Amino acid sequence: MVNLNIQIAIDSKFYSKNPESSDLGRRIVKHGIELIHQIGYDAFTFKKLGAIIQSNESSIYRYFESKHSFLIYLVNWYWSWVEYKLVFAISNISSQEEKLEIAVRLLTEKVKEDNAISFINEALLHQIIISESSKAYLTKEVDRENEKGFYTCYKRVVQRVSDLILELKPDYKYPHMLVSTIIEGAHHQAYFSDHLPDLTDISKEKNTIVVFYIELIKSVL
Amino acid sequence: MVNLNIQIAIDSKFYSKNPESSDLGRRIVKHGIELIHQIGYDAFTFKKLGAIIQSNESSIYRYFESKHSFLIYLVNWYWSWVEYKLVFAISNISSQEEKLEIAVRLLTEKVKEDNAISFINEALLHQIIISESSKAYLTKEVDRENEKGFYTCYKRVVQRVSDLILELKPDYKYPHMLVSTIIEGAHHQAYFSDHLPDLTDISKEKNTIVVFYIELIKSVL
DNA sequence: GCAAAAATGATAGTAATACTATTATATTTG
DNA sequence: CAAATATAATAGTATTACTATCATTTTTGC
Repeated sequence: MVNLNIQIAIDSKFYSKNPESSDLGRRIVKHGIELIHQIGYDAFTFKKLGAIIQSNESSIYRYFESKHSFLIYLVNWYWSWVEYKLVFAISNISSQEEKLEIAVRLLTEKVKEDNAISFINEALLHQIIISESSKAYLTKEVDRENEKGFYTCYKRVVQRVSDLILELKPDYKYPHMLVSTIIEGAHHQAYFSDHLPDLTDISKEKNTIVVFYIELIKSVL
Repeated sequence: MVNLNIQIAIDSKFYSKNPESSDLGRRIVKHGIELIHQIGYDAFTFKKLGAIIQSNESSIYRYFESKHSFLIYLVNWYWSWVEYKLVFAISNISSQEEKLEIAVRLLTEKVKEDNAISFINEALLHQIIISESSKAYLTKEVDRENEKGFYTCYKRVVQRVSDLILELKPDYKYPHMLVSTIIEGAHHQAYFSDHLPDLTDISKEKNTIVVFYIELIKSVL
């Protein structure tokens, strides 16, 4: 993928103060990602992050009103980035089949570190999405947060790929279920292959997850 | 399903003192399920549970060494129960196709309360599995806990259904991935239909999730 | 170059959590 | 009925996820 170094625009509802607007903000996000990746979301605290970036807990709270909203920010950044990559990747493709295959590949393949310029390490962020993102919506506050638009970026990606399916098969009844099954499935399989391999059939060499889900969507449609 | 009221045998590594062995133990599990269902795993504490069952936090700790291990207990109880239902449901079926379809139905359909005698409300437990069970393995301790056999019951169910797939299609390469994709997918779709309906295509009337995943597995195989 | 404004840092405090430890009181059982 | 066992009560701990306040540094607009 070509590195265009495009800025991902994040809605202001996902932060108190825009972390992209200052050096401290960018350090919070950069090292926040690294720390969550390292110790996990559950053990992650703003205090620990403050110590690492030589700043203060209270300063971090000026950017994000809670640990939870920091996760929400990261998740939305990720899906905005995926949406951008998706739109770009299929823009010049004429075949609908090919568009869909590209989309599924993009949603299921491992993210390799590509963008050293950005303060966000997309490969690490992808790992976080795999193992932590469900904690963003598996809460008792889902409905309230959904109303506030906390999950729109994810939903928009699902919608776009569903539209690709419908262009190929206008009468298909379950495009959203198929897409969200593939996305969540790919995350699970990536996690399982690292930690619970009995739940997968991953062979080291090939890109099994991508192959599996492309085969799956082709069979279903 | 016929109510045989069979006891589900739970391995002793999942508790400090067997909760089935005393009235207090059974109350802990029964009201623990209700409380987690009500307020969610994150807000759930042994102190709150103690208040409800008119017992003490410290007494609950004698049965389960932590809140986390209580979840692990419930998850394993659930998968042992599913395994039992599965074995029973396919035991007298001769057709391999039918066996597999029964299995997928069992894994994807909503659990209706059927067993008023037991101290475990399976319908509530199923809801908990849908919204909380991933928190059992999405931790930094997965590998250690996997070694201790904390996820064996789940893995056994996946293995059994994978075996059904292989009997039907001995050269199929991804039986475990297909099964775990269906199981986790069905959980997600159930959760999404309640909270994030844009990620599904659920229509109120029919059992859309079951239909979708049976269609899916038939297409793939 | 300087005052005002804005950003950041330091410190303290809070209620709750997820426990552990100890002691007291019931309850069971041999 | 005494001893053993189970349960309850109480207290205590380090940590968490914050909030509030005030001090200090940095930026900015003239």
